[in-house]
Amino acid sequence: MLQESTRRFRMTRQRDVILRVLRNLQSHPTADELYHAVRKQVPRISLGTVYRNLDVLCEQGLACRLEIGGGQRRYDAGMCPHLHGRCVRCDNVIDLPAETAPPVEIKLPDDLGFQLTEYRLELFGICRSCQEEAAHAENKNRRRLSTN
Amino acid sequence: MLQESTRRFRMTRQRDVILRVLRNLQSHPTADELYHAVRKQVPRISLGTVYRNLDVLCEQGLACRLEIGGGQRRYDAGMCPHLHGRCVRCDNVIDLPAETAPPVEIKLPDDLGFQLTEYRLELFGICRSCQEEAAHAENKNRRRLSTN
DNA sequence: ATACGTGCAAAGTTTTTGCATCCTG
DNA sequence: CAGGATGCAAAAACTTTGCACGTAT
Repeated sequence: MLQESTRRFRMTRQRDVILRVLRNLQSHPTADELYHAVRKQVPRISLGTVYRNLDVLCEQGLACRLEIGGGQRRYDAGMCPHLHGRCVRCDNVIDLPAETAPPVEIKLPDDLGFQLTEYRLELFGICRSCQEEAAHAENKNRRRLSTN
Repeated sequence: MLQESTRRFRMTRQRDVILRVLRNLQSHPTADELYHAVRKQVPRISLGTVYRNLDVLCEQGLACRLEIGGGQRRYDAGMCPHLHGRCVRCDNVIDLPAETAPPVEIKLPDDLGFQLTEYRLELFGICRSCQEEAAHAENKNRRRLSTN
């Protein structure tokens, strides 16, 4: 691999499909989920290739890692929705409408020496289905207690 | 291990030291960094114990995982500074003064069904030392070009 | 005493890499 | 045809877990 500045990326079937799938996918897939989805179109692709391509796509700005943490990394295709919600129960990432993003004004003290390039707002909460599940559990619990 | 609700945590030397070190540490250590730091006081502690204790401490609210993503998880001792900056070059987490945190007003549409419990603002940028390094590299590059 | 915690080692997950070969520009 | 990219498999990196023994409450 050459020095970053002189490297020329190429388009391959694998890279194309990965990007296409990533764009069409509703969710924010992990590398492994993407791998399985892409395999439907490129059966012999390897997981390593998926990882390598995701790196390249991120480097090109065509995709980005959701630095939302947890065990596995998740990706999405650029267009940068900088707002994500994660359910703290089921761990799924929920898509939030862009209008939801509140304006944030960030002023860092100069002497900090930190050159801000981007910010990201992460929301944590409980998704609808987990709320419903919790409600059921509570009902069951209440019934159990009232019969004791 | 009992059901969550009836579980009673105990205080052990290991847990105590882990929490103490986590509190005194400036940085936001990974489990492994913490492990090495703690080993100075409890030489025979195992990495597994560190992981298990971090889980417990997080569960108790005495510490929290920084869901800031990337390869390794990072932790810090409660007191929840919900504002972190990460250098996109060297990958280090920079401490940002709490006053820096701008007020954020979040309104989610009701029909989304997402019950918001917490939000976190992540900043990305370039730290001072990486900026300096970049400046050096550019100078070198300029010199090289001008002699061609 | 009870049941939570520990060290150790093995296993599980997720991501990265070496290498021979194939392919794009 | 040169520099990238791929598939495969092995390795690395990170986290979790089973087990027998130790210990706080």
